[in-house]
Order: sequence, then C-alpha cells, then structure tokens
Amino acid sequence: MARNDRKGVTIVDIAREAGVSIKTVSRVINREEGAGAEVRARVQAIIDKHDYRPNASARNLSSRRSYLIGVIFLRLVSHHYVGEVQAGALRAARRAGYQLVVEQVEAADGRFDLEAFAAVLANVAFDGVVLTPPLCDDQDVLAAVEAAGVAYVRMAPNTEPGRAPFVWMDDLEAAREQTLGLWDMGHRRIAFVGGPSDHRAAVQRREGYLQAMRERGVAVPAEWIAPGDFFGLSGFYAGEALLALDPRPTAIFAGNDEMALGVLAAAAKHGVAVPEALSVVGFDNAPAGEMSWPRLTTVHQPTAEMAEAAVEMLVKRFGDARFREQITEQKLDYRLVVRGSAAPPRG
Amino acid sequence: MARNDRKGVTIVDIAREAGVSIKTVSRVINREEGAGAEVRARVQAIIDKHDYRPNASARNLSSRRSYLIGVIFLRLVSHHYVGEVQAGALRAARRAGYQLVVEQVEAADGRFDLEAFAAVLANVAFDGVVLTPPLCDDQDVLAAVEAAGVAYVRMAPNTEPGRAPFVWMDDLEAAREQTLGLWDMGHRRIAFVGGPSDHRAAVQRREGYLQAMRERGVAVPAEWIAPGDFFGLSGFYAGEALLALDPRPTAIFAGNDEMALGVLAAAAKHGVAVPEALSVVGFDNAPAGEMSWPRLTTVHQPTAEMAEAAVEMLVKRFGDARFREQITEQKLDYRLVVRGSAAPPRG
DNA sequence: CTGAAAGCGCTTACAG
DNA sequence: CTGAAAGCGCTTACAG
Repeated sequence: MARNDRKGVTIVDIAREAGVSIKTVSRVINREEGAGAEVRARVQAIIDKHDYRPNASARNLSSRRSYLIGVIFLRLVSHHYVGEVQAGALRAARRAGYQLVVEQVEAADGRFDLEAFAAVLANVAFDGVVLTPPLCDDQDVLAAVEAAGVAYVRMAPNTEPGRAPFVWMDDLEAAREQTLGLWDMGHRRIAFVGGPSDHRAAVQRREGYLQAMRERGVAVPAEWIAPGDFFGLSGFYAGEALLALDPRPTAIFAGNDEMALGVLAAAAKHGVAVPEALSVVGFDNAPAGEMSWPRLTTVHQPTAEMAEAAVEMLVKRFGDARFREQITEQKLDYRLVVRGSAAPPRG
Repeated sequence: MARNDRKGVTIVDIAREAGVSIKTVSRVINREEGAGAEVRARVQAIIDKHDYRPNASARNLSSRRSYLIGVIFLRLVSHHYVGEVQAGALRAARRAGYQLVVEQVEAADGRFDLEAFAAVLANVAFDGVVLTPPLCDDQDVLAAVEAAGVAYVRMAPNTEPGRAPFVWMDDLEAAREQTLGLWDMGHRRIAFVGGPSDHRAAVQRREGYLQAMRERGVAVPAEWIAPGDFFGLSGFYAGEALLALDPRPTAIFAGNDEMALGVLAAAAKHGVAVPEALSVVGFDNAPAGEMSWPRLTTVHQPTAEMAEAAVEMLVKRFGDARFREQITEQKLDYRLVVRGSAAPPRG
C-alpha cells in the first residue's frame, strides 16, 4: 500500500522536544494567539528543523473541514474556459490554504446527470464549490448543492441573482464600448453577428451593440444583424451573408472570437482584405484570435479573475459569521484588446 | 465555520442499529471478505436507509492515505492540453474512488519554482501524481517527487524511459501515415513545417515525414522543410515561404494544428484555394482546426486517453506489491482525422 | 499565557 | 464469520 509516512514526525514529537504541550504547538502552527514570543520561537525552530508538516487528514477530522474547494464544470464547456477558470481559482485557493478539486457533470439530452453529481457532493465533503455556467443556472443543480449544505458561489449567473453570491462582468457595457471604438475609427455601417438567444452573454453583447448605435443616432437595419451560435462555422456563413450586402458593411462585430474567425475566413475566401476593406472585431480574447491573420481585435473577458474572486468570496464565507453575508456580488473589469483586425475605413 | 456535518450519521450509529460491531460495518462498506450474506444485507439496508457516507478524513487518517491524485502542469501549457488531460484523468480517478487535485508549477527564466512545488508535495500528501511534459523531463522535478516518496507516472517523457512508468503515443508513425495519405491522394511535392527541435514530438513528426518520403523514393529538397515554433504565426510565414517556391508544393504538412492554421491564412492571403490548389494538413486535433475554413485534416493525439491510462497505472501501483512493477509503459493509439483541407491535386 | 483531557470517525492488528 | 481494543494526529472545549 502506498503510505504517506514521509517523516513520521508528529505534533507529539515536536511538543516533546520543545518541552511544551501539543496544544501550544498547535497554536504556533495555526498562528493562534496565546503563546509567548519566546515559546513560539523555540517551537517554530524545532518545526523547521524537522521540516514538520501537520497531517491534513487529522486536522480535517478534528476540525470537521476538508480544505477542499470544488470547481464544477459541465463537461461540454470549452477547454479554454476550463483552463482560465482553474488558473484563477488555483491562485486564490493556494493563498488561502485550500486545495482545488475538479469535477465535471455530464449532460445528456440537455439534462444533467444529477445522481452522479449528488454522489460527488456526498463523497467529497467540499467546504465549498464554485458553479460555472450553465450549471449555475440549473434549478436541480442549485437544489442539490443547497440540500447538501455546501457553500457555493456562482460565476456569471443568468437568473435569480439574489439566490447566492456571484461574480460577473458587464458584457453589455463592453460590447457598447467595442462598438463605439469602431464608430470613432470612422465606421458607420457596422454589422453584428449574434450568439444563441438563450445565452446571457450573447444577448447582453447584442444589446450593447444596439445601444451604442442608438446613441449615435443610427437605426440598425435588420439585415445588419446576422444570427450565429458562437461556433466558428456560423460566423463564416454570417460573414458571407454580410459581405453580400449592398452597400457592404465596413466593419463586422462578432459576438465571440470563434465567430469572428469565421468572418475572417469568409473575408479571405471572397478576397476582402482585412483590415483594409473590412474591419472585424470579436469578444472573449480566445487564444485562437492571436493565431489568426490579421490578429483579432477583441475584448478580454476576465475569466481567470472571476474564478479567483469566486474562490475568495467562498473562503471569506467560511470565516466569521458576522461578515459572512456581506459579500454577495462582485463585478470584474473587461479590457479592450486592440490588435490588427480593425482599422479606419479607406476611401 | 463551515462544517461538514451533513447527516451526523457515523459508523457507530449504523453498527448500533444493525446490532453488529463497527468492524462489520467497515467490512460491508469496503466490500471486504468476512461478513455473512445475511449480515451484509442487513447492514447495507441500514446504510442505504440513512444514506450514510463514510467520513473521508477519518478513513484517510487511519489508513494513512489521502485518496488524492495530483496532476501537475507547467503553468504555460495550453488550456486545450490541460483540459484534455483533466478530462481523461478524471474518468480514471473517479472509477477508482480517487479525487483529482490540480497543481501548477511556475516557470521563470526557464527554471521551475521548485520550492513552491516541494511545498505542495509536502502539504498535500498525494497518493500519487501524474507529471505532464515538460515537467516530466526535468531532473529537479523528478528528484523532488522521488525525495517525497510519492508514486508517479510520466506523460510522454523524452528522456530516461526506464526511470518511472509512463504513457506515450507514436508521433513518428502517425506523421509517416499522414504523409503517406497525401502521397496516396496523388501529391508528390509535399512540404513540411517543423516545430522546435528541443521538443520530442516535433522531432518525431518530422522524422515520420522524412521516412515516408524516403520510402517513396523521394529525396526531400532542403527548401521543402520550413522551420516553425508550434505557434500560428510561424506557420503563416512558413506558408508564405513555401508558396513562393517554384514549382510550388501541392501539399503542406504542418507539425501541429496551430501552424497549419497559419499556413491556411497565408494561402488565403495569396489567393491560393484550399484544398483545390493546395492541401494543408496538421497534427494534434486542436479545436481551432474545426473552426477553420476549410476544416483541418489532422491527426488526433489521444491526450485524454493518455492521462486516463496514466492514472490507471498509478492506481494499480497502489495495489498488491506483487503486481506493482509490472506496468511500466503504455502506448496509446492515434487516429487520422479526415476533414476538408486535403484533397487530390488538380490538373 | 499554557496545558490535560476528550474526541473527531474511521482502519489496523489481533483474538476468538 | 465476527468483534473488542487501540490508535491514526490533530482540534475543541475547558480549566487554570
């Protein structure tokens, strides 16, 4: 059997060598009050000398905590999103002394495998979990977490903002700003490629585009808005349709980067030079947008930072009850990423 | 404090209600031998009735195990790779009753932050870890894991195959097959875009290309092989250089998908229709290759399956010592992914 | 500021 | 096939 004996040094050994009780050693380890400076230094020296590390299982058993935070994904979510969330969550978890456990919930026929999820919740004894979209909007998932009595924070929830703490960013405002950026370059015929209508971010981005155009006194013709589904191919077809318009738009704002890359492909196919004859901008700051030619101007969505904030909120909720209900929402900032795919219109 | 009380039902409660000792309940929980069928059924019924779940911390403390498997990444690795590895590792870990803990090692100036890594190893008490490239080839990382006495499996190691169990795939053979596929379509002038020379997969793929051409009796001119660095932009420049050759290659095999997308962009820029006037194929089956136009013909690298196999090997090593040293290597199969970017040459 | 006692909920090692 | 005892290594709750 694989054992974790390592050193075999325990709190008892440290206490004996220091000539104090294990309680005092415990105080030193956990930076608790109630230990004299001299005693503290002596104990710490012995801890350092033996490179002693407290046994996590023993600590967890007696304190009735696991120091485990779960990050729960739907299996279908993009790896890029998963990677960003983890990187951010890991930073915050490590700072607070928590471990990050990854879990995925399967979906079939649009329904989640709740039984498997409930089993995970029951087995792992998370101190808290972060629910990512779209799980964070599913009534059954929320009910399961609440029934298990596990603290949770939601990332970019679509519904019931009052139900639990959450983190989010302002997609509408970012899309508005992105659109105004094109306007300020001199573009007037700015088209838009939308995303799925049941996706909160897609709707918000479209709304931001429309709001910006309205502010500039432009009534957007229906044909300037092409439908898409957030996948690249839909952007390609949307691009072809928009390029066939007369007069042709001088700029196309795609609701996410994957579709923007599709628009880029359509432009290349039809010999429309980007950004000389057409500006194309996206949203998300996906890595593929850095590999395209020209490189994609986009909006950076602070996914990692949102996950980091979510874990921080979780950890704070574990603390003093008096402060527990204070932090219920946190808004993160986006950032415009200017690269080569947008430029002032020629002629 | 966030407690994991949940039910409050313990092994003692179950034992009392069943009229047996806690040891017998333990036998039923762990499917150990030495419990009569009738007793077993009675105990199980009471467990089910209360939805009793053993306390992981207590089990871990007394058995001196953590049931935690770490997957260790270099922070710089692509999210796509991270996502694939996790999906596979999670499958195997869940089957075996282990939890997956994600860890990242920082790198600065080409050196790893070993101190942080050692701290993680000391604090988490992993039963085992999976080392991903390039960490799996770093002497200091290997030494740290071995010093901590933690079992480990390496993914696609470049050096010292005898040092520890590992999983891998045959990049050379896959590249050879990919090249022969172009040949069989009728292509004769097949160019190649290479990757970084210190990267094992890059070298193997180039070797597979050369071997296939050699088998077909073609002496590859030096200008048919363009240098690249696995990033998209290098593929773009390589594509421009190869398209300027006279006679022009009818097919370009890029050492990975990102570079293949760069070649695609170069072809679009120069008005070279793909696949009519030029076939382009890649390697890896990265998601961006599905969004391109045309969609990229490539080789699927079984990253998730490799991670799954790695965790399985780890779990088996925890078992009976007599079988422990048996599994030291496992080779996974690649798969050719035929999409739209390659076709027989015209004319 | 410090410590003795009890206990967290299991598994191990042993006895019958 | 079954169980009583000891113990895993900490924290909690309390006393001084």
